Amino acid sequence: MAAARPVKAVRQRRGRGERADIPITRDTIVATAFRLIDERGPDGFSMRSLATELGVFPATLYWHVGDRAHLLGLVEHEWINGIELPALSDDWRAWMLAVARSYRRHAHRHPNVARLMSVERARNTDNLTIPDAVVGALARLGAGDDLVHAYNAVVGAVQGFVVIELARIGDPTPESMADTERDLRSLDPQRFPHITSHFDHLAERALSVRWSEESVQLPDESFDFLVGLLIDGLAARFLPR
Amino acid sequence: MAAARPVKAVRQRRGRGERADIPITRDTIVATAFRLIDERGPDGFSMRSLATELGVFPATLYWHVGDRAHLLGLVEHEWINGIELPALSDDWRAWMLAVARSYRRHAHRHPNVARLMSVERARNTDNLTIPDAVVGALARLGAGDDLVHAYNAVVGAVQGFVVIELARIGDPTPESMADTERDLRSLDPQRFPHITSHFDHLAERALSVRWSEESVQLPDESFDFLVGLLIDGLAARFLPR
DNA sequence: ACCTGAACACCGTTCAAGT
DNA sequence: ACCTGAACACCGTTCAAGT
Repeated sequence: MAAARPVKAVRQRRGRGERADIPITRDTIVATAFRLIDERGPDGFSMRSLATELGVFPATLYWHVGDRAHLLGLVEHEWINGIELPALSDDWRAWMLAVARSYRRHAHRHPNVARLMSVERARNTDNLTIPDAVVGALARLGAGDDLVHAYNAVVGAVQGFVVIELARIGDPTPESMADTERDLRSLDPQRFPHITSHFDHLAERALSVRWSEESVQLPDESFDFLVGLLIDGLAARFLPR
Repeated sequence: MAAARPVKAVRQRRGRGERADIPITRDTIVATAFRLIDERGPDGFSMRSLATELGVFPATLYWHVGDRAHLLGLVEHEWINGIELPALSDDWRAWMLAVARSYRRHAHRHPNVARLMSVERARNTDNLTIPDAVVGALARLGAGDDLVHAYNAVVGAVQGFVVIELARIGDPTPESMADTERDLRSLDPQRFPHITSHFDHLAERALSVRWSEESVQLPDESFDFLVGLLIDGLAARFLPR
C-alpha cells in the first residue's frame, strides 16, 4: 500500500458534484486516517475531522471506504503490514525473540494506532503472514496436538503484553499524575505489604505502579523476560533432552 | 460496595430542583452503569441512556460522579473488586494458576465490562490487592533483581491474553461471519502453507482463525498452557535444582 | 445539596440532488 | 462514478436557575 503522502488540501469551494482537484482515493483516506490517529490520538480523530483534513464532505468518505468501523479495519490492515518479519533462521529461539521484538517495536512506533487493535477489530483474514510463520515454527518444534495452545499462548501473551503496557493510565494531566504518585507513595503497608516494601524497585517500572506518561513503555527487560519464559517453556515441553 | 440493585425508575415529571423519590446515589449510578454496559455492551451505554434509565437528567450524573471517564473508572474499580482472590497456599504453582484462572473467569462473566480495562483506564491506586499478593509470591520465590520483570511478564501476559481473546472480531452479523469463514477456508496454501495445512486443528480455536461469536473464548487449555509456561519458566530461573 | 431545563459544540450516518 | 449540501438522531458537557 502506498506510503502516507501528506495531504493537506485546503477546503476550497466546489459546486455540487464537482470533482476535487486532488482526487480522493481509498488509499489517501486510509493513509490520512492513519496519520491523524497517530498524531492526534483516537480523540482527535473523527470521520468529520478526517473529511475536513481531506477537504471533502463527510459523506464522501462513506462512498469510498464505508463506515467508521470498516475504515478502522483498513487502518489496522495498514498497521499490521508495517511490521517487519525477521528472516527465517535456524535458531528458532533467536527468531521468536526477534519476531516478538519486531511486533512490539512497531507498536511503540505508533501507539495510538496500536491501541485500536484491542478495541475495534476488523476482519482478520488477511495479514496472516506472521501468524503463519509462527504456526510453522511451532509445528517444526514438534508441538503436535498442542499446536493450537502453544500458538494461542505465545501470540496471546506477546500481543497482550503490548496492549496492557500501552493502555492509558487515566487522563494525562499533570495534576492527576501527581495525585496518582502521591497515592502510590502513601500506600498502607498493612494492606499492601509487598508493594510497599519493594516500592523503589517497582516504582515507575511495574504495571499498576506507574504514574507518569513517560512510563507507558515498560522496561524492555520485562518484555524480554516474558519471551524468555515462553521460549524456555516451549523447549522444555517439545524438545528432547 | 453494595450489590447492583435493580433500578428501573420510570421517569416521572419533577419540577425544577425537586428531589427524586428514589434518591440517586453514587453507588446506584455506578451499579447501574455496570449493568448497562454488561447487558447492552459499550455501544448501548451512554451518559444519556444511563440518565434515562435512572430517571434523571444527564447533568445529575455529572454532579454525582463527574464525567464519563471518571465514571468508567468507578465501574472498573467495581469490576476489579469482584475478582476472588484464592486463599494463599503453600503450593505457589497451584496458587498462581488459581489466581490467573480466577481473573479470567471473572472477565468471561462480564466481557463487556472487562473490555473497558484495556481502553479507558482510571487511576490504579486502589485495587492493588491481587498485584500485592503476586509481588509477594514472586519475591518469596527469590526473584531478586528480576522482581519487576517477573511481575510485569506474568501480569502482562495473563491480563493481556484475556484482553486479546475478548477483542471483538469485527461486527457480529451472520453475513460478515460467513464471509470471514469463507475467506479463511479458502486461504492460499502458497502464501500460508502452515495455517492451511493445520487448518482443521486451528479452526475456531486459534487467534486469527476464528469467525463465529461463540469462539470469542479461546480453549481453556490454551490459557492453562500459557500459565504453565510461565510457572515452569519462573521455577527454572528462581528455584534451586 | 441536589436536580431541572436548556443550550453548545460536537458526533456518525443517510440521502436526494447535482455533475 | 463521485461529490455536495442538508438533514437526522444521537452524543458529552456546562450552566444558570430552581428548591
